[in-house]
Amino acid sequence: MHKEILFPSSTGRRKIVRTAHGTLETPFFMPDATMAAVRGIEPQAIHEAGIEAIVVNTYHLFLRPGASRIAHFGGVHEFMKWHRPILSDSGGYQVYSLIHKHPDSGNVSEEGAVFRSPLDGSTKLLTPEHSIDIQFELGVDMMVCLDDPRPNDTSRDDLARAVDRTIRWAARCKARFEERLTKHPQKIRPLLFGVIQGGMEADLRARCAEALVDIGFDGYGFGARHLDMEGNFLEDIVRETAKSIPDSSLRFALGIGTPSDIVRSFALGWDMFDCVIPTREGRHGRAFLRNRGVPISGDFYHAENISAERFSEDRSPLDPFCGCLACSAGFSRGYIRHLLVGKEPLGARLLAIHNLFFYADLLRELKTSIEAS
RNA sequence: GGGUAGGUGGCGGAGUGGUCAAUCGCACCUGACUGUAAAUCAGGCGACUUCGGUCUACGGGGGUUCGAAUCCCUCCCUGCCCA
Repeated sequence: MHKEILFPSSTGRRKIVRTAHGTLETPFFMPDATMAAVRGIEPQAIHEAGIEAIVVNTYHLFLRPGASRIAHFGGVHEFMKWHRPILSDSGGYQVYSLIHKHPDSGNVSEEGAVFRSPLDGSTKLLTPEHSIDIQFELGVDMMVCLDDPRPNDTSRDDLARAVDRTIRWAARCKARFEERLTKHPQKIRPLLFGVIQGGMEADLRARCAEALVDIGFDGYGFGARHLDMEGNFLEDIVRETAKSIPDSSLRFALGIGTPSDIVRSFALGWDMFDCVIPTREGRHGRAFLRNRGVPISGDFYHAENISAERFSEDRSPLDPFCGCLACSAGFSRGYIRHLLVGKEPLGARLLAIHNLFFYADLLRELKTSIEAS
């Protein structure tokens, strides 16, 4: 693929990603806007938190409102009025979170993933080609191949089958991607990512990566979980998988993660991240707080459940050095706790924005660390 | 004044002789959350405890019974209806 066009000044860890909706510089973090909304936060506030790109979900938008309806509005950027880069996840994660974790809700065949829609119970087939078609209709800047992620306690045989299927599906995605671009050339075409599977089996990960690199993608994702069943970070797997990706390609750690997991994954070679944690945990009352003066190589943050009773009379802001909406407005922890306990949506929103700010700030520091080294 | 329904844990509300320290909901407390089936979910929620139990509890007081939140008497209080 045309790396020289896509990354005009990329060197090493610092890669410039040019898209039809602006350029991105690695490393960066993208919050998840699954149904074309970062839950509860409008585009302007997302960007003011320091966020440059977001992730939408092919499967969920396919179910509702439907890709053609979004096309009717001029694409997902216009639909949701976010005019910066957007990456769409393929629906592969829903193969994992819906089908593999809840076998009643669908099954996977060679043709594609069959979902029983949680909206109305109807059956929906999502093929690799269909996933790519939907992503084109959404008009996103970065696309992901449909893959078959498995829980990490899956048997080796099944993991191997999932890897083979992921590779075949990736080839079909690539073919459909090129076919569409040939028919309808674009000034700045979207990027396409393959996703590396293989669970906790190093050789399967390596085999998957090699096969995907042979097919050729703009970037490669770390698929499924980067943690073992006890929640331990799979250091070796995460490192070796990154190494199996060419330096000139983007390395996208899908679904990672906590602030410390991001720092760790970045150190191991990954340079794009997305996760629900900052927004979901914010909505659920948890704030990420920087331990000021501690470098990001150390114990640089802690998380507090602001809805806890111990904050009810706390007059201090979440973080006096933070520039987020809540902190710069001077809202006290006691006030935010009051909002959370009273289920006033402003509380959830303020914490989600604060956490996005925390993530954006963290990624800026990681970026700075490249320049310093 | 007469009649009637009722008083149960912070609130609402089950229970109508033993398996009741008392279903359930709300509130409250704690925790979890990693390509969002998540503004969700899990646990706790009388006191003390060596975690085996012990004690105090269903408006107050008295009684029946081996045993009472549940049955009887009495007092207090509340809602509704009639005067």
